[in-house]
Amino acid sequence: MIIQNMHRVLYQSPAVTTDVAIFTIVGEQLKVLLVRRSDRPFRNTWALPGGFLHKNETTNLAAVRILSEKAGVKNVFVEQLYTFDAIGRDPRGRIMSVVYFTLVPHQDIKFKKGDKTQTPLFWSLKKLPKLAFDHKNIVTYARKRLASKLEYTNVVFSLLPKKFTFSQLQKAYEIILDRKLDKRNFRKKFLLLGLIKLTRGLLSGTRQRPARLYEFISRKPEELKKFF
Amino acid sequence: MIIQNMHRVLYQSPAVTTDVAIFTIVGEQLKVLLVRRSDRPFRNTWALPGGFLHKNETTNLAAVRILSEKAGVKNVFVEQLYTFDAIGRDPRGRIMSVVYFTLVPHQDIKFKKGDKTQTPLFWSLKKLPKLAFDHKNIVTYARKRLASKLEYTNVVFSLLPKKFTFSQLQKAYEIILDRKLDKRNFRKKFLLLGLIKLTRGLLSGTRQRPARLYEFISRKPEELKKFF
DNA sequence: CCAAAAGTGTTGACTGTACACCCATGT
DNA sequence: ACATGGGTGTACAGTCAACACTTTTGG
Repeated sequence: MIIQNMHRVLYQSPAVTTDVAIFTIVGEQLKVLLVRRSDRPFRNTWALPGGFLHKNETTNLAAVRILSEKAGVKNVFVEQLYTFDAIGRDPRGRIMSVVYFTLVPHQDIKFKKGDKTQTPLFWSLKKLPKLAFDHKNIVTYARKRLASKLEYTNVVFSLLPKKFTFSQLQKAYEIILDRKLDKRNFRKKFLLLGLIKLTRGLLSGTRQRPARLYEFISRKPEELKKFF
Repeated sequence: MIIQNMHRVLYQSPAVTTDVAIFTIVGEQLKVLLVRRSDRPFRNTWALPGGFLHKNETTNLAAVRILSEKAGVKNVFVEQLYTFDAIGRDPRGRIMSVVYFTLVPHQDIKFKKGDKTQTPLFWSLKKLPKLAFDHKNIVTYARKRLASKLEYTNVVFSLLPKKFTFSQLQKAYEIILDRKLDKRNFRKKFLLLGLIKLTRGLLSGTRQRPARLYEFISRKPEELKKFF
């Protein structure tokens, strides 16, 4: 400990924070969770949820904690995105941020009550407010990574409920990749991956023909051979 | 500054170091640069070059500095790999490392003289010595990233001299991807990318038919549509 | 003249893409 | 009965992978 602090003094180690980009799909839009800052700097400005590390906490665990505190979601994978440490990114001095990102099904989100000072809210990526610090950059970067991640992994499962229709699956891809996909080709290709299976259920209650419900065989992150 | 230090005390911010995985190809092998540690902990054990940040230095600049100090190479791109901050990765206490990686043509490397305490040496990835800290993991991770990077970027240019033969290019791919490639298919595919052009030179001095020399049209990192 | 790497095309298999109609339900 | 999204197959084009022989030089 003494040695560690010696280094801090000698080498001016920056302070370390963790921020988390929490994505979800609501309606037909990709959204990211933002909180309104209650403290200076950037008081009342929207920002990614985040903060300084707790004692003996890794950045990964901090990200999991923040996700739980702000969105009420547990047992979800977070992935390290990038470490941002440009000089001047935080007016308080040398503060770096190890940023994580994650995908959450909209239904699973439960905002805590009574957290009056920091109101979390999902914002569409197409209409973001002014963001604190360099968070605009961070969101843009996370957005890109998310899209490319979709192309060679099965992460889409973490955006969908346990059971889902093929249309929902396809919509998720279309929203994130930001382009239309062909229905028949999409079904063929995705079924061939062998990641999902039919369930006995149907989605009724819509005004149309009921859709068949599928589920992922495994809900663990995996790399795929290839995809889009 | 006062606020920054307040946070450090309150939140136990870890100390920050930067390590760099410097890859090159020598002969027919992929190698990574290691230094023998002159200080505790892990004194006399091999490790990736790295260290604490200097005053007002970003991790990126630290990586560039380390690359220059240890390998005598300037004007090279370094890319952030990952931030490692597991508890217990450094016996001195809470020390995280923001790791960068880079590719350097073997010819460009100039070791500084008189740096007696820390002897840099390229080690084949197939025969690594015991490594300090979690550097074994780091090297493995960097190795993977390098291979996948090769498949969708033009980074291979940073492993080759300005002018090079098609065989050298292909060897670089074969060594990093760790598999044989078909000569005719490789030439076709790579030429189609339009990244390189013929020069007037030939590589003579070998015992065989002289090979034509190519060069990259641009030596900036770019993303490709697709590749392997 | 021999050894060694350089250089060069074609074919068949596979993969990706474009495209249009009938079906089952709720209102 | 009709409006709405659910569900299905085929054909053509483009890409990928396999494969063998001739050329040029130095020794």
